[in-house]
Amino acid sequence: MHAFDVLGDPVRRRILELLAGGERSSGEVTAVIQQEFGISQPAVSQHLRVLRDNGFASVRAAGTRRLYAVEAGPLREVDLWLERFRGFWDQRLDALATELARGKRERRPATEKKETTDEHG
Amino acid sequence: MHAFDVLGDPVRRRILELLAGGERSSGEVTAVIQQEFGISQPAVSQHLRVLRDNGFASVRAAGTRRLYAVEAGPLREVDLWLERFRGFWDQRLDALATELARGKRERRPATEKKETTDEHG
DNA sequence: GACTTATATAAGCACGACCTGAAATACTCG
DNA sequence: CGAGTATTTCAGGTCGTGCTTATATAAGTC
Repeated sequence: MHAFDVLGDPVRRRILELLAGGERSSGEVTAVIQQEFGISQPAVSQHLRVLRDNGFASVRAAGTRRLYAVEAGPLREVDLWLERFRGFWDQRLDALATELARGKRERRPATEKKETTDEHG
Repeated sequence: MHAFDVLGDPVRRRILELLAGGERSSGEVTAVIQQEFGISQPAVSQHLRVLRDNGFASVRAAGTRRLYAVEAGPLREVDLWLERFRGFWDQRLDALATELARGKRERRPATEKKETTDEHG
């Protein structure tokens, strides 16, 4: 399974967001996800499994709990893939910087079409 | 359709890679993709449509040809989402900086393992 | 206009991802 | 050990996505 396939699911992205805030138990993650997505506990567990199996998260047993944490590998891979496109928006910033440096008074909004990135809150 | 869903498909990722090298006609893209993935022309056209519809690519008519180009928006969005995880691998560099600042003499190589991101060549 | 080339759209089918409910595993406590 | 809680695994059903073939649109050429 490719890294992007893993990230293709909103639940998994949300789980990763939660884990980005630090280690969380399966139960903690499940509580939030159930609240937000209304899916069953096994469903969440299955998503956690996908994250585990694909190296996005590591698990650590603490008694009967499983503590999940973000694992950088695959995310870095994604970041690396994006690398080749970074010029497409950095350029614009460079261009903007140049414009400003040249003293252009006509100011264009730096942010173009604005869509909500946030899918949960 | 969420940006990550669009990138979830290997054909679409490949198309974007091609477009990253500059404007390409539908035909040129199709030729490469058909070669590499063995899918039909309509299939490629449908992928191009998804890229268009989701703002990953823009089209420009040139006679009977359609020239496609990368559009930054959604990719930047993805990049932005990754932002919050960047610490997970940059940390190491920070840690190194700290170590150096503390005057540790044991020096570790700053560049770690290098992996190929490319899935086709 | 008839014909060819370039590309997009439509309709239908198939496979896999994701969900659910049920059951299994694993640890803790008395 | 038996009961209880946390979590994973299993089996089955549903729906969306991506494929194919057939066809439509549009632009060039003669």
